[in-house]
Amino acid sequence: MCTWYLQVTSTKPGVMTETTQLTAAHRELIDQVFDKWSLQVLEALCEKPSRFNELRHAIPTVTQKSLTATLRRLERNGMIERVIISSRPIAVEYRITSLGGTLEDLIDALLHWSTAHMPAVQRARARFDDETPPPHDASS
Amino acid sequence: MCTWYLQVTSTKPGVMTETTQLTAAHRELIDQVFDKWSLQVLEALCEKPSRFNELRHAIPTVTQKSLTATLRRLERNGMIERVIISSRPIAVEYRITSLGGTLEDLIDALLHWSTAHMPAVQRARARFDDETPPPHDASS
DNA sequence: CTGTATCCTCTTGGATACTG
DNA sequence: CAGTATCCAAGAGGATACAG
Repeated sequence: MCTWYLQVTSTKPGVMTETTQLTAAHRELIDQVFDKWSLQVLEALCEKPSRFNELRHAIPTVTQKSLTATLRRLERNGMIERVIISSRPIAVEYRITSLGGTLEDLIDALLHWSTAHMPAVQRARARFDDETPPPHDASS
Repeated sequence: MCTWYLQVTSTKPGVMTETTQLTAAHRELIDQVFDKWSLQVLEALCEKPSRFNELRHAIPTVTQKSLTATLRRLERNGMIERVIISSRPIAVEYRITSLGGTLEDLIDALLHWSTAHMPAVQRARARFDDETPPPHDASS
């Protein structure tokens, strides 16, 4: 089984050596970094640094507002950095940071998992929907 | 760098051997399985099968409605199974399925990541908030 | 005990217009 | 180009009541 109470081993004993249980702050971080838009932004920036409109094009379904909000949040959490390139007309490039780079394997594993198990998921959904028909319909 | 177009290697060549790019369906699945409540439910059920009210207690901030919705969604995706135990008064136990079990390492990695990098994140946030003071306040 | 149903609030996020 | 500001609709989610 898995142990969900993680052991944090600090190089300085006595400072942070007790088992640290997951707090709301940990979950908040996970929510912010692994949400719908963040994941796609991080994918894109993992491939190559990109400018604002490049990202908009790479993620066709995102709106300007949501993209801006996502970029700000990722920047605040230290996952990406915002680099102002020129000044006529202004250009901005977003890059993944070294901290953000620690996500690469994780995101990779996530995407592989979804790809590997998608067929099984679809079978499960079909079975569920078959056994649990929608509750409307009083004519049958 | 990472390649976000995943190679699906089937044992039956010619059936599913072309590179499969991530579709909206993949992202939908990830969203449904790795969202706020799902993650905590899966954690709890990874530790041990639990009944409805046990889960409510294990996740104090979830409401009945959200918990029910999360459980249904996870069941539909084949991650957990719903087992009716007795019938006076009815008891229901939720268990992780073998498909859901494939998530264990992934969730483990996720939680470890959040714990390992939380200090760096907090430093990044402090710096960001320091450089970008809230825009209100016209008195200073 | 394990839900479903209803109401209602509050946030998320899309569309649009405007700015440096 | 790279945003900010505003408005508004739709949905998530909480509180409460009720049912099998």
